[in-house]
Amino acid sequence: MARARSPEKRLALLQSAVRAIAEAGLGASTASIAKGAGLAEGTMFTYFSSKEELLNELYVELKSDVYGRIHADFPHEAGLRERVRHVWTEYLRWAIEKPEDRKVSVLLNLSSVVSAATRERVSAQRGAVTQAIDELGERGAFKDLPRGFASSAMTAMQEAVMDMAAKKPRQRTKLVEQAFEAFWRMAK
Amino acid sequence: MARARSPEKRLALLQSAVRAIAEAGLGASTASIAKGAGLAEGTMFTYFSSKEELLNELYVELKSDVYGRIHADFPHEAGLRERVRHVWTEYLRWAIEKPEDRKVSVLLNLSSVVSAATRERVSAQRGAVTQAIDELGERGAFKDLPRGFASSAMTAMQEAVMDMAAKKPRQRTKLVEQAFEAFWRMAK
Amino acid sequence: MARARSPEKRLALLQSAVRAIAEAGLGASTASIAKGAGLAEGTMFTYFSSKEELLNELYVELKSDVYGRIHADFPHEAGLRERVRHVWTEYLRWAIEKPEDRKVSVLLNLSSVVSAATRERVSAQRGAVTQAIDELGERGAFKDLPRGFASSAMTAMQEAVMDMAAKKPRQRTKLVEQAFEAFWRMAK
Amino acid sequence: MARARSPEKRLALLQSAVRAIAEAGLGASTASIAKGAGLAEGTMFTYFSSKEELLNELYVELKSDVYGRIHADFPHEAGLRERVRHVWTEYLRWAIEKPEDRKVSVLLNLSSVVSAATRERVSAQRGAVTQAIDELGERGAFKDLPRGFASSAMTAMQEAVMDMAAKKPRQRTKLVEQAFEAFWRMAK
DNA sequence: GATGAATGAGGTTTCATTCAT
DNA sequence: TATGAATGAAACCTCATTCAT
Repeated sequence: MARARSPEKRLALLQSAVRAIAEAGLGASTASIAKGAGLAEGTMFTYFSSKEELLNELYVELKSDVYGRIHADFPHEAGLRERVRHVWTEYLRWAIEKPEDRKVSVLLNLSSVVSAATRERVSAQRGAVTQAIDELGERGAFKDLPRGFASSAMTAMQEAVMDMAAKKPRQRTKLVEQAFEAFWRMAK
Repeated sequence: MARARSPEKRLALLQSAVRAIAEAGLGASTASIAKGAGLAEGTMFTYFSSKEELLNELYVELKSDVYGRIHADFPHEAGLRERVRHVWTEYLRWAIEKPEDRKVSVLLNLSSVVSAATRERVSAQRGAVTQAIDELGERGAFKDLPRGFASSAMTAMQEAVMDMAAKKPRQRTKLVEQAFEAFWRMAK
Repeated sequence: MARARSPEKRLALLQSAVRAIAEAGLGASTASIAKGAGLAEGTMFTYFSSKEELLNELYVELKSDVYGRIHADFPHEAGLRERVRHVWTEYLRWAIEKPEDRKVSVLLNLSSVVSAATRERVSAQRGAVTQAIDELGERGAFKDLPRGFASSAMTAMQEAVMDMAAKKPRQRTKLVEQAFEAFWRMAK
Repeated sequence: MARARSPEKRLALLQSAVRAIAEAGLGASTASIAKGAGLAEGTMFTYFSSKEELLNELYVELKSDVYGRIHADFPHEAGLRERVRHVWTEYLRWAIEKPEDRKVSVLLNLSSVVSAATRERVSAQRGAVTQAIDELGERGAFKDLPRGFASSAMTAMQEAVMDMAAKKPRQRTKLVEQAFEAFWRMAK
């Protein structure tokens, strides 16, 4: 048999893509991505049939990463506050640890290269997250606001925390907690 | 070279840029922008010396537009709640009325084409907005959180409202109000 | 106004394409074609939106050239033999004078880059040629053979003459005449 | 490197090449050829040292095929008419049975990938065909035309028959015969 | 000033060929 | 021997920018 397609190289490409895109936007060249992964220009195309596919796979990968973390120790049996708090904390931990991943995630989300099908695949993975947040939307103070607002509000508030965390790295942990208290005051 | 006669054409170019970028991202070609403004390819360069300059000017223009609206009837003498509410409402009115302007604004903000100098120019225009929000940050429930968090949180919550408003156009007005109440609950 | 698109450059591109394709086949690069016309790589694309379009236009141009020549002094009033002889002679004169044009014409004809629409456009131009040859097919010795065979046979015999003419340039004129006599013997 | 074990695989490659080239022209990729033969990309190169060699070998193979058929039951003792008729009929049978083989043969013939040496090898195989046709050229009505014209003319007329046969498959057999009569009228 | 043809660097992708497995 | 991943040159095409008109 020939050399097997290596998962490490695939990963290296995805990581290189994150770096390149964080720096240069979605216009980052495939050549720069391949080079950053230590591979030849053409090699990228044995792992992804086109730049578009790379971008779609990258989006899935980034989102899976977050959702994976959130689901890992998800306190399924706990009360609503604890479950929401878990989502809040884990998501923020990821975003703060990997700011480039998050930036690229945002960029991809705003772009039309990410197909409806890809978005579908991703949202199918949300599982427990969706459930917890939906419950918050129905039971909490947001119940008179349109369905889905709780989710948007939480995401939005998390963005605010991330921005702040980037500016004041030392106070991160405390910030994440205090901001959750504020969020909960609004939402409970 | 740059900055030539007709302000109408300059404006047409900026508006066309918004349309083109909202559709195709920051990679939208200068040719498509010029064409959309009813001008020839090259003419863009008599108004802006480069695409980069166009983008920077556009960012300033978009931000000036919002701040201009907010400052127009700003209730300088009113209480904090009223002032914050004014910012909340006017900003959202703009974003909901001109979703493309807002999208492009977000895209530019995330991109490195917008220089530090431009960002400086823009934040210098915030005036009364900054003041009201800073006051909220110091006096309100955010006082234990880092300086600037109030502002980020408000912006963030507004994003959530915009997303929702885009999905449920009919309930816009009510949504803006109810969401303000939620925000105020968190912030006051 | 800007520089006008120059018919000379268009022509130079088409001629360069003939040279390049005669030498390297339809795989001849757009860069080599542009360069051969004394233009920059990209310039080709202001004259033809793609290589495919260039090739289609080239096919039309080459065919128009032959049909133009044939129609120029067409002896509409003459007898069948004279009319067929005119087609025979003029076509061969072209093919012998411009062997590269003819080779490229053959190559294009065999290729699927030339669209059905283009072929349509071309055959619409045949006019008097079609008429004379069809008449031959109906009246002559080919009348028991399928419709269209006369035309194919003539084309085919002309190919034979061209091949020969390329090998024995001196005897061209005589060859064309003698071969016509042979053809006529078969067809009349 | 080249010329390895299994003759079946070699043959499969040549046949696949015919299919691929008939569809996509000489630009058909080596990968597509290998795949069509049920082999891996790289395997082609253990049978042929390069694409160029494959193409040259293919040309030889295709021509050998026709000449092989023609020589199989060649009526060496028969009169000129019968011998010419045999060449005519057998060649056309092949071309009509295997239109892709013939198309590829034409394409290769027009291309410069087929080397002079290869052409030499091929024409050396013509044997009895050459002899019969040359005899026709010397004895028949073509005797005043340059040496070789008889051969070209015959080939050419056969092309005409093939084109027609492709369009009217039902009348093939009759067509081949009637066209031979016409040809003979011209040539005898 | 306005136009758009001209430029050529650079982008994505294909492909013949090599070589580790 | 067979495989197909890896390579990088080269193909087609786009685009910001310049400049003749």
